[in-house]
Amino acid sequence: MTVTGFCTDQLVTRVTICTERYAGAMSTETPAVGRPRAFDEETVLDRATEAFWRHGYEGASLSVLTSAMGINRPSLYAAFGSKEQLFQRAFARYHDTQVANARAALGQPTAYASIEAFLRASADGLTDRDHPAGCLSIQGGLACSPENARISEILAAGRAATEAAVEERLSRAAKEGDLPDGMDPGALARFVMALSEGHAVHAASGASREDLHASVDIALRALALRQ
Amino acid sequence: MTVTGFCTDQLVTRVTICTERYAGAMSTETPAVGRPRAFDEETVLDRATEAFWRHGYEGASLSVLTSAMGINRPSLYAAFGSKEQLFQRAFARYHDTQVANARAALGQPTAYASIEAFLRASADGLTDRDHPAGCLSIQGGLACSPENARISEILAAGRAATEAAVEERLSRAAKEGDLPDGMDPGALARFVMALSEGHAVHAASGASREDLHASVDIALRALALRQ
DNA sequence: GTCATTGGCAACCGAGCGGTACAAAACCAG
DNA sequence: CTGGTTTTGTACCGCTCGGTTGCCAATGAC
Repeated sequence: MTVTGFCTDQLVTRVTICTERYAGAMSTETPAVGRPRAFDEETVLDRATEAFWRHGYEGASLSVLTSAMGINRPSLYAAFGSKEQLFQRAFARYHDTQVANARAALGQPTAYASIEAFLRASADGLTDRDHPAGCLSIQGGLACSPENARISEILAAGRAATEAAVEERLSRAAKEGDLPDGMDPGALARFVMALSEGHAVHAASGASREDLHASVDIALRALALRQ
Repeated sequence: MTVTGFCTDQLVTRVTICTERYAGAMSTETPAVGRPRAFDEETVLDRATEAFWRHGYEGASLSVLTSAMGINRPSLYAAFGSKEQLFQRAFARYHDTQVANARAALGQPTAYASIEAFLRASADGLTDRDHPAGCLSIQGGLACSPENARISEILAAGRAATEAAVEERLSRAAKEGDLPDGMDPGALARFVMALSEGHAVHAASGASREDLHASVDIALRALALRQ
């Protein structure tokens, strides 16, 4: 993955924790005996991710989840432990597949090109017809019932990790003289992430890919990063 | 209210419907006889609004709501009809009090001043310590369980109404030659709303007022609406 | 084949959900 | 005071929630 250079942040730690928990909870990789599983774990995890993405954490009931995944509850609990652990796996996978695209875009040679690529990749991902519209990091549960407050925190940590990656890229640009004078990398990263999150809200409400790219055009034209 | 000029949109219709329903469901304004109510309707509605704002529609259970409102369930149902109708009243009141501030800011003489005032009023409202951080229009329920899909639609309609108000202001500016050449009012309105919504997401995750205003600075510096 | 081990599935658990029935309490008209 | 009307509070309704139990089917080792 080309974005590992940025990954000194919270999310990766959390994902690691999640993976460890999972490895501890499940049986050994190749069970010598016993009946084989009738489902592929990554496949059903992808389907669970879509259900969370579409309905949010609280809106995705176990009935919705098992129906989407094509397995029943005991299989789900044997494979993933609990609804919350399933969500953590799903969110980690969402980052590895969807968010990674946008983060990888930060590898462009200039700050302007990086931000443009980031925003365009983000807009494309938010309106990809192969997935629910919008962004799991926001739809998953910006506000939750008190007992699920952890979910909101996990999602916020994921968004903060992405913003940190943008800021890191822009800090490098500042050192290289690739940013307009007086432009604060932190504030600019916040601006870029906020716009991307707003696009996610718009996409969830049905905005088209062209709509979002027109907004990106304005942000870029406006940004005047090109020197 | 100074924003009525913009209000030819969906939300006002919906609020009207809501008010009519409410008027039909409740007793006459001054019941001649009977035990008097022990609570003020607007007061408990404000508290319900905060509960929805903080926990979202699905996260705000009846227990949470009645506890926050200081009344019990039968009183809630007698006064408001159902949880969904209570939410509609709360959302309408949210628009009348919170969103109205940002919309009123569009009355500035120039497009630049209007957008700046809109974004700054929005940022201030999102970080007002007298209320939960963020925006009810997004926290209320961007994604819901299938049976509550109506809630997401109502919220999306509210956001669309605000965006339409911004677009209307910018269309006027375009006619008056107050926009840079080739700038599309619709795309610009979408950009402004997206940024504001992203700020709402950030505020919900704990961003400070100063953080948001720094992002607004970039958007404005970038926008180059000043001619 | 026999047997230990594992996964799949129907049925179930206590708890909390949104919503309601009913009777006691608080008011006004007469 | 009495009678009619409305609100209040308790206790409950059917239902779905997240999570679990126990039985049986499917497998590899021997």
